[in-house]
Amino acid sequence: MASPQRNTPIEDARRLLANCMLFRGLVENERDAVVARARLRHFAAGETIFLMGSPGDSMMAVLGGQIRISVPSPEGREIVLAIFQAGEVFGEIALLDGKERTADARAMTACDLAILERRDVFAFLERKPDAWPRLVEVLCDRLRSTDQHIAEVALLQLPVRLAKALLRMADSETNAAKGSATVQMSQRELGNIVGAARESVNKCLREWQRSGLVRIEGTSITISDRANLEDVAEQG
Amino acid sequence: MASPQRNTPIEDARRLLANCMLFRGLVENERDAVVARARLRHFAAGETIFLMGSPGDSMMAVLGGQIRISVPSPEGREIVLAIFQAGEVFGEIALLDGKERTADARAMTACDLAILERRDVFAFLERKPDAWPRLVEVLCDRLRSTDQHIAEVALLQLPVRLAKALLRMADSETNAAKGSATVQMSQRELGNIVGAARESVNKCLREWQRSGLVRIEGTSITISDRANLEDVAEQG
DNA sequence: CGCAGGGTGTGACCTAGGTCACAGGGGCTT
DNA sequence: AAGCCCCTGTGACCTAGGTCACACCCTGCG
Repeated sequence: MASPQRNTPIEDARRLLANCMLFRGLVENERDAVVARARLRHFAAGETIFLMGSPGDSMMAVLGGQIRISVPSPEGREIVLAIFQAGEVFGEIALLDGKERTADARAMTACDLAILERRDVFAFLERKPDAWPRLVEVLCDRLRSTDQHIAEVALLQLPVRLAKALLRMADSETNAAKGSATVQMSQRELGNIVGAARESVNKCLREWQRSGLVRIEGTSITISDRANLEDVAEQG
Repeated sequence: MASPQRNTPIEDARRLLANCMLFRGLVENERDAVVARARLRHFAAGETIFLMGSPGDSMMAVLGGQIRISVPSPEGREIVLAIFQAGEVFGEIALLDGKERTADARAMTACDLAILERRDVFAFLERKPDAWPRLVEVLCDRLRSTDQHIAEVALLQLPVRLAKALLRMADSETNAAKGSATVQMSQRELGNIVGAARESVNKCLREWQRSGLVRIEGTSITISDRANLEDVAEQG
């Protein structure tokens, strides 16, 4: 399904990159220079964007949709490390240090990406060294959240992790804008996010529904008692 | 006055920072400029260097000894995120993004640090923008290892995690140099590293000793059958 | 000296959560 | 229509690993 009021994709990209954290603060024609070198690409839901182990000489800025970053285990399980959406960038690590991709990236929903090649990024940085701090800031944010992630999965138990995950997603999803506290996601996927089996997620959610914390409708979960859910998230 | 004498702490620091990843590749007087602004400080074993939540406007380069980065849980458990030794830097995230420290840092052994203040680091970067890539490289390394860490703790089970941890430490410890495959560390601490109870670590290690993979002497563990331990680490 | 505080070593027990098996409900595609 | 595939929902069962309780061994200290 094509978006209703689509101008040229370039226009869209320009507008969206203006809000992309990495490029916010650049004056317009600097951003345009970036856009000019970017390749715009659409991915269908489920399509894989790159795989762990492949050489990574590009990075992506998300114009729309959701990208799922995950790493698989030998036994066929997998854990999702992050979910990115409009305005965020990903895949910058391999681009920056020239090594292989450390995780898989797949489109959770249909999505549009601006793809930047290494040479263009470096050329840009050379021309505009004031961009370095911005880049470093993005990396630091990343580091903070992954460190926190380790602590969570190692120290907290399932209900706490799940509550935190739900709240996080409700807040940051395209969602937050329209104030709907609804997360649209399969329970299996939630399991991959919090590192648990689908069945365990189900049991936890049902219990919460019974006590009125959430409402489950098909494949979407809405938080109906945020305060109490936050309590669960706080100390278990 | 090219005195080969290198006993003053300053001399030591200069020599050690020359090998510090972040500063390798700088010409000598640039390094000296950094050293000049650094504060050298000794910490006794067990001393705390900084705590989670405190403002972090300095970063540290390790001249000698081992630093333990950990985050505590409300229930009194804790998990160690990383251990740094000579030639590595840490604490750079809070310095770079101006936010609070995300973890505790404590001296595992007696150790010597060079402490760099934010203003000096930024001044340096302004003077020498070619240093940015180096810095970014360090951050990328960090990111790679934390991502991997998440995957490990979420997907692998104890014996595998423990084997990996032992091998990693045996390799990278001051150790690697002298080829001794011995890790000097309490079992409780190993537990904190792999995210497990002390007793579980003990039982696992004893079993390995029975089958000849390791030898346990008091508080030190030596790997006696590396090949097989690597097998355990590979697929469990 | 005795004793506190750290370490290892081990069993008995408990439980969170994984695994399995199954039932039922939409959609799709053919 | 008939399959499929993916989703939710639940119970029965199993097990890795946590918790507890204890024994014992050092080393440092008042």
